[in-house]
Amino acid sequence: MQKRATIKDIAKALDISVSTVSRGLRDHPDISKDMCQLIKDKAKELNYHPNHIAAGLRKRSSKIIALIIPEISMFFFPSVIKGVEEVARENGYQLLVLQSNDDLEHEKRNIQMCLDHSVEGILISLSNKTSNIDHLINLPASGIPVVFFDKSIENSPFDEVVIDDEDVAFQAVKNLVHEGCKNIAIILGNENLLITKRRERGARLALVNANVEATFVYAESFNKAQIALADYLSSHHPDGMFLMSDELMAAASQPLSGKDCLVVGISDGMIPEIVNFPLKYFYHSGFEIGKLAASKLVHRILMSTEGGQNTPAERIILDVKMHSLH
Amino acid sequence: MQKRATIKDIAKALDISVSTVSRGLRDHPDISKDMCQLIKDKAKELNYHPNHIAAGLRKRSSKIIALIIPEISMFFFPSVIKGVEEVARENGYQLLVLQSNDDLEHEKRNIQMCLDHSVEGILISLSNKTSNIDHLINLPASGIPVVFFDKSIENSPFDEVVIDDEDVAFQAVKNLVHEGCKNIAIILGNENLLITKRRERGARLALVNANVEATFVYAESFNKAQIALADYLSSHHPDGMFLMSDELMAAASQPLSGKDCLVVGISDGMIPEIVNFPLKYFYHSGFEIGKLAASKLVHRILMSTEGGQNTPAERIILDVKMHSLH
DNA sequence: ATCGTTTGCGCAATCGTTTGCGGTTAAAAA
DNA sequence: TTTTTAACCGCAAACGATTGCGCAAACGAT
Repeated sequence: MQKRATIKDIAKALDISVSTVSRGLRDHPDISKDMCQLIKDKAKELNYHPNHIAAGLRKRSSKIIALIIPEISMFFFPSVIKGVEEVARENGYQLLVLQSNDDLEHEKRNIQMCLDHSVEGILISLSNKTSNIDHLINLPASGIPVVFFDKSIENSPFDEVVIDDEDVAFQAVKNLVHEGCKNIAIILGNENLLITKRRERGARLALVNANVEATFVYAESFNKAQIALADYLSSHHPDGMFLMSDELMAAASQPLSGKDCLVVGISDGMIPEIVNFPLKYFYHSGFEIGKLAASKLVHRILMSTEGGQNTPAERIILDVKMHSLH
Repeated sequence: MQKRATIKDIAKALDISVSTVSRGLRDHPDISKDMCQLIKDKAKELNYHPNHIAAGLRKRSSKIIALIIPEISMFFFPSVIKGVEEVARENGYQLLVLQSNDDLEHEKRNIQMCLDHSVEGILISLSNKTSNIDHLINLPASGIPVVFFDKSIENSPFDEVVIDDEDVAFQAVKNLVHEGCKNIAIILGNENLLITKRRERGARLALVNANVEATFVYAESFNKAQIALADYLSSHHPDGMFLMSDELMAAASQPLSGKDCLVVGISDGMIPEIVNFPLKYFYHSGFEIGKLAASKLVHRILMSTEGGQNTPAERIILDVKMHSLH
């Protein structure tokens, strides 16, 4: 594997200038069809592949987009990554994956890394510590579009790809009361998260509407949820339970085993197939969210480089349908 | 957010040359301590951050390493990514994540992408289609170290981070027969995979040693495994089962529900907490594997740039301990 | 034949850093 | 005082590609 052929090599081989080669490769109108073909043939012959680093330096771009997530767990995010990777690749982008570990400083450092590597766009699910987005707000102005997904903030100035958290939770809990549950447990994640607040709001609304009481349990991680649920279930006997995420659903699997309790959750679809109890769930597809978010980002990137209009931030709401299992 | 400060800006501000700045920033011996400090202070003041792209062009490096995996699922790989990301970041590297989708052509294209982006090293878990590694073999010669993890090949010419598949499977099945199981089911993944062959070999050895018969079931995905297991269990009543991976374990959760069957598996640790039956498992930590593999890769990168010796490929075997649950 | 356009291509600067080499100054040795 | 030798620093050429500008040949029209 000798040194990689450069644009210069093919220029030399054809005895033309590098600028002609550069233009020829991308079908610049200044270059004749014949010349273009000649160049491309020779490029193939020499097994030429453009050096994105060099091009990136000149064009201040990199063909790389970044995905920043709180933490890589087995829940939800793998699907997102998969979706993002897919559309990134289809569009010639590569994917840089960064974790914020739910820490603001970490998130800021990640943004800096993105700048250092001249990523062309950023996909981010905010850490549960970020209430203020000063570290992000100027990014679009310097040519780096940002799109939020899943974990966003109120009145996001950026595009966001989410589900209608409040409505989904509302529907879920409404479903529980319609089934006749009188003693409902609402299991929620980290309280700082907007999605938690929204889902809680939806749940409460359904409860108020039906005039039933409920117990609320908060747990911000799988382990804490496992403990909290085991504890809760040892002294309570709910006949209905709402689980706002896959992580909580997984944590409930064993504690809920053998209990006679209706369960409704929000899930990416896999955990319900593994878990220990029958349930209904609203299908919150990480894969689709990843694809939508990445598509939107790629679109923004194109817009900004093609000099298109700067359309206002868009809120993309994924439709969530109910599934039941067992 | 005005334009980012460059080395040139700080040179101008201090009225010195860019080369001095460049050297000062990295404590080159040619530059006096005082000057270095001056430069660094000004750098901080101007909020200077090096442009990796430019440096990469010059040094033909990128501070990026690639992780190529067959597919991003919720099983095993998230832990690996997490481990890799962690040590990558600690060492100033960023992580490019690529999927081969268990397709050789795809894998080749990924390698090409890596070249295009001048990644400094590649971490790869081979697709189940790659028996031949011609597309990888020349990479180290062109300065890009490669380390295999999990899915490798016989007599790997590269470093590899694995577990002792045969022994672990042997221990697992031995455990089953020691518990008195007479009717054992061995559930395995894709047959092309070396890890499958090795684990199968270990299992068979334990069976032969104990002189017990067993049924072997192969399934290469979660869904196929679910079906195969449901099917198998509808007509058979094993008293012991070996599951070679988390994916299979998860797939067994519901089919195995209520059955009285001893289970031993190999797992990253999470699925056993969710699953529907008591079991023992050998803890195959994706996180540790990711960290070890990344450390080894970073070390190789350092070696090759610092001009160190090219030590022979190493086989790093992660120690696996048994855990039991429920 | 003359002038104005295209068409097709090359020159050279540029992106931000790194680095080999050469030059200057001041301290140390003679 | 002269010479050696460090210690410091700047010049300019890379790295590989992109791109504004200029320029020659070819063409059409007058």
